[in-house]
Amino acid sequence: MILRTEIADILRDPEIGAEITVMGWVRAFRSNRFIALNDGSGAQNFQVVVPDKYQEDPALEPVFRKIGFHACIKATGKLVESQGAGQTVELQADTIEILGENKLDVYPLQPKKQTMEFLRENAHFRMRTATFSSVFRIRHAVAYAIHKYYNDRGFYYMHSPIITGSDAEGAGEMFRVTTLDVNNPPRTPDGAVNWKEDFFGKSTNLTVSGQLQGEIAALAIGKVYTFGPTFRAENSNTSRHLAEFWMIEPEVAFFDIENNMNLAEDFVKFLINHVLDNYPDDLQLLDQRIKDEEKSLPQDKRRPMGLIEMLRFVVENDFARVSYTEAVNILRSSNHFKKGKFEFEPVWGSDLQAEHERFLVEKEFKRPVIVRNYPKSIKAFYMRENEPGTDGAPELTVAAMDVLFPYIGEVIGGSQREERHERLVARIHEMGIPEEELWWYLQLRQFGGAPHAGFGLGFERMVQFITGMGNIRDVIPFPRTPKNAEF
RNA sequence: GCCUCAAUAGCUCAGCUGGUUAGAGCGGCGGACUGUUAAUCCGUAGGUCCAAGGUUCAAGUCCUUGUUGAGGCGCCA
Repeated sequence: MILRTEIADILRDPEIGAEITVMGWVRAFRSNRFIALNDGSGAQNFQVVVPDKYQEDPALEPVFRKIGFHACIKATGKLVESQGAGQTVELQADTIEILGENKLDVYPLQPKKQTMEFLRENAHFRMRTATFSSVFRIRHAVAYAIHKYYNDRGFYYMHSPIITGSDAEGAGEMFRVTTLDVNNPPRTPDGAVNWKEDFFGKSTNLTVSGQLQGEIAALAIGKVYTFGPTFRAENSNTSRHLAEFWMIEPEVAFFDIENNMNLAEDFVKFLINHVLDNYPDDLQLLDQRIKDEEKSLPQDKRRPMGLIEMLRFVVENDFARVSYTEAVNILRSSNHFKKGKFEFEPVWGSDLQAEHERFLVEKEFKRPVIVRNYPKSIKAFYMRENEPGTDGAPELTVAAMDVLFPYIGEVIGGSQREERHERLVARIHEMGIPEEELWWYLQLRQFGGAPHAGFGLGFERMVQFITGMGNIRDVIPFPRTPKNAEF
């Protein structure tokens, strides 16, 4: 059995004079004497002092030569107070053992700043860097906090299917799932691919959302949430989109749009607080990373607040809440618009452009913003129709809501669902969706339906916001994007 | 999908209006160094200039197409 002490435990409660064994990867080896060791248990490195005998004794010299960047070592010795300035304690090693040699002449990474693009191409090694170990520790923390939040409030974790037979979810292009031979699929007499011969006896896809199935559960056990992978075959080339991402979708019976907004705000703040309270070292490191990176930028291109300062600001202040109609009025009466600074004119009936959302969040309210009650014409079929004239809107609206964040834009999209059977049927027909695809969804409204609401939170976008990473591909271990499925 | 930009050593980049043998820093390798914090100092090796065509006496440099990457937009979470 392997016995070792984790670095985080040593640093949390150092027992001077104790005999300990540590194992980890060398982050730096300086002066042929000082190893900065990290075992992943925390953001801070631990200094191991290599005794002189490893250089002087010919029997030990081969070990000495293998101590290098990202080599894996085991060190045993006595924990002492450090004489150097950078750390309070260190290991005065007695024996050093190489667990995994690193062939530095061909190893791609270097102990220096490297570009995110390069590290992405080396995703099998990038987690060994300070930045990525912090990012992925925080990713874990957010995932844990999601389950804790809902469990503590009586929600049930619901597993929605990853393979779906419904293509009426309406959230985007889908990836097909098939076992048919793509070069020679079975055909019907008229020449079309015969999906009846496919594995499931019908055409199937990877899910784009667990919402519809979430509604089934909410209308039986009340408060549920899903948290799983989601797939969109959109050719989206941005720093905020992935083809495979994780989504959290709470769905709650006896909830209206107001309940929904309150839940969304409280939930998101809980996640941020959890990380602030439990991962200060990782946040500190990421905060510093951004400050260093921004040193070369002009003042007006830098973030107005540091990362930690911004996270605190978000949890300590109420989110701004406006109706879509108000939002359009605000945009149209802004000096920004009057001076012609918007590329797209804000008009009632068109979706808000990214520049409009940024204006509301960064200039007008300077905090997260929840926009509600969007035009019916631009939103999904399942959203509940509002009474005519709600918020003074010129046309019909639906009880939809988007939560907009600085830097990353839309982090949550949700709605109160249309629970009135006849309206839902009418809407489905209006949008040309085949009714038989949604037979079960419609039956929920005929047999003991209830008012209910829910939303989807983009997990990676949340992690992106909390870590301050500029590209969503750097907060998921193995990003799936157009033209890229390496690792 | 659209627009813009980029691709030169392991990495980050320089390489002028086309002109001899392709440049630096970092990293690697070899050496020095008894308290370093991106350690420092000396030495050294390292190149299919993304690919395929084309223009030209001559292409890393110009043109075309493709591939990949980045930023922005759209789609959304």
